[in-house]
Amino acid sequence: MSLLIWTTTPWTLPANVAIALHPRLHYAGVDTGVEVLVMAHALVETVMKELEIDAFEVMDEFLGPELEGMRCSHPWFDRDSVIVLADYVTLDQGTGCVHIAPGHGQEDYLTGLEYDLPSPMPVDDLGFFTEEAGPFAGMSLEEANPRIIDDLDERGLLLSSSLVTHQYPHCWRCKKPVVFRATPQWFIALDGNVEEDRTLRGAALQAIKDVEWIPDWTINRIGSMVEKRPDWCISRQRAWGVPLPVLYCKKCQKELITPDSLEAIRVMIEKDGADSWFFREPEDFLPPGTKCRDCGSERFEKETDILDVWFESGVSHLAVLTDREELRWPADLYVEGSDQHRGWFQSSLLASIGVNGKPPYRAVITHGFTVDGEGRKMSKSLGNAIDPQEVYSRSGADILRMWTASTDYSSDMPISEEILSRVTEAYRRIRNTIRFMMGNIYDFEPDRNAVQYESMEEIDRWMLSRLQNLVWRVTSLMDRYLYHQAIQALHLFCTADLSSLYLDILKDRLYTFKADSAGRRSAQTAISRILSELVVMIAPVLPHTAEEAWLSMPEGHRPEESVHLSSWPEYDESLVDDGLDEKWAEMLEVREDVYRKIEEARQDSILGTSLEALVRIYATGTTLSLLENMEPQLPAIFIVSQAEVYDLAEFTGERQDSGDVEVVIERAVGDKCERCWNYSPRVGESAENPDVCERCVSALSEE
RNA sequence: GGGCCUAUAGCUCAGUCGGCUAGAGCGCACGCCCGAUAAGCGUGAGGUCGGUGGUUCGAGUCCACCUAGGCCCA
Repeated sequence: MSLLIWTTTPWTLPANVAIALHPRLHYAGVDTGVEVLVMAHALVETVMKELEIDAFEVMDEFLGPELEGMRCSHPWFDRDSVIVLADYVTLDQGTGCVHIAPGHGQEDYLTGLEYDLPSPMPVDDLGFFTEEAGPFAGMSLEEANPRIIDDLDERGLLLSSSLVTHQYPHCWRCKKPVVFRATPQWFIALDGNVEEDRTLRGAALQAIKDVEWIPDWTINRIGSMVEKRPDWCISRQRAWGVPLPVLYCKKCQKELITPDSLEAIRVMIEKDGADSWFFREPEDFLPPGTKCRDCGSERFEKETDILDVWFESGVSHLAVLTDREELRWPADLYVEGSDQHRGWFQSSLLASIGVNGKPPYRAVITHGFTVDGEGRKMSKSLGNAIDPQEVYSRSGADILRMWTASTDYSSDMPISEEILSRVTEAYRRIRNTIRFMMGNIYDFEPDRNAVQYESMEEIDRWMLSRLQNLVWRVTSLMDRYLYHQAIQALHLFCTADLSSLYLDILKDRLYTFKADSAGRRSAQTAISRILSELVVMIAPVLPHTAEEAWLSMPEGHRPEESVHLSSWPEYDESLVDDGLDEKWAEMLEVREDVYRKIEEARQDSILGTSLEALVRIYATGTTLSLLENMEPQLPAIFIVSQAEVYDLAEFTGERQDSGDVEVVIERAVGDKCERCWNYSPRVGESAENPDVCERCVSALSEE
């Protein structure tokens, strides 16, 4: 009686030690007239057809377990092949009887462990059969494959052979089929005790809870990965790397790893580097008199495997942080991509728990992977990759940094030409705003020209209050590593608070007021402070732009040599004025109404620039009193030439706005002042300066 | 196939304990300006909150399933 097996890797047959059947499948004994073949009952028809045997008889039927433990004879060797049971046997292909070679596959190996089978592995490091392979010794696997088939055929042990195309693991690098071999390796046992009652795995799982994981869900990811990971295989068969500090007795092959031998190797490597392992002999570096614990021999040879590189990076915290004066262990923060929950985050943790019993980091940030504009991973074949080097040589490193900072890293980070151009726009806006402010303090020396806070214009004080709000917000966001929100806040401040509102309003004061007037100096005082705090706040993300601005600032604005030596802005509560914030929020609403009406007038060709406008505002209640109080400043705030406030009761036109404010736009009265471009009925009053308004007359006269 | 994660205007992001007529900036369209000019200002149009069910007086928000995508495994 023969058990019929099927394999796609004939070269593993010399290593066969068992045949696996399924514990719950039915098997049959099939009489072909020549012999009785055992196979899965459900596959009899298929197999017989494949073997081209028409006349056969199913003799017997039984369950897999009934044969467990029985022995078959190996095709070549004087060795049994034991019948075992395994869940992974399927009816998809083959015969339901699975050839088991523990030396050539993981499932087979595990089955071998379960049944305490030997693991012959007659293939050497170069892929040639060893003496253990009997008649095939010396052959390469490629060469042996057809010979094995022929050999079986000649001896009547082969029932069929054919070519099949199927999936098989290949080397990702050289694309050749992988040869699985069971070889001795070194492991770190995850479930071995590091202390009494504490396993490495248990201690690591406990330590994870003491670390701040950002984003917070990543604690589950690292936790489940540590929970399920197998023992850590730390040996690698490579020519180059950090040696495994293990010696073997030349006589009996017993390994030598003792505190003394390890210390001797440590001292040697500290003194002469890791290469010394390769060029020095054990007799040179082992303490004299070192003996094999088993046989007493004093002759040893070195392990040739090297350490897993994950072990090296996993101990970098110990090598670096504990060795340098200016650093401290554990690290404040580890930052890496989400793949490192299985890599560096984990190897560092395990090594640290093993050595110090504590995690190597206080906090860990995990970021997502860079993907294209559609959220797909970048690949050469898709042609959707963006080369960071190309980006910074084209646009500068600050643009790339700004993209990084403005993208939410907690999930995938999309990048595309469109996204980069949006980032570039935002960057330019920030840079330009800074440049504008710098250009307007060229004649301002803080020590000599600054205006006392109490004497500053209200809007200037309000902006300093807004600035404090920004400082608080950005600081808090950066403290929480929410860079993309910090960048948005900074950008929004430049755009909404500064450029379209404050700086636009300020132009009149800056350009047309007398250079040393209180109004202009008040504006410059505010700008100076805003500028220097803003530049410091962008410095972490835009170091080059910030430094460029810093170095270009006028004398007296640069307390430190470099922006990167400057202190982070302190939230200054004395500059915060909630009353002003509320008041100006309401003013801005009115301003929006005014601008909507100005736009209508513009569309009707009544005016072009807003300075050609006279604004009449009708309001009631608190809004009315607010506007009446502010009336003299309204032209500046709205950037118009004239503004008048009335009670809504006086409004005679058709009500258009549903709110409690009506706005009417007319052309400004008078002529355009050639100096400040405002319109005024008093242009021409001055004989000396006939082209300018009364305000400019006085500005000019005082100069 | 399994584990974890993501999905809100064209883009990047807000959106608290379920109360919203879903916001912002950019981009876009239209216009203005020419003392921020490879700038500046204004107005406006853009959304079935990936889909389908469910819970609820009420869902972008809670639950289930599905789809698409990402990381790690098998």
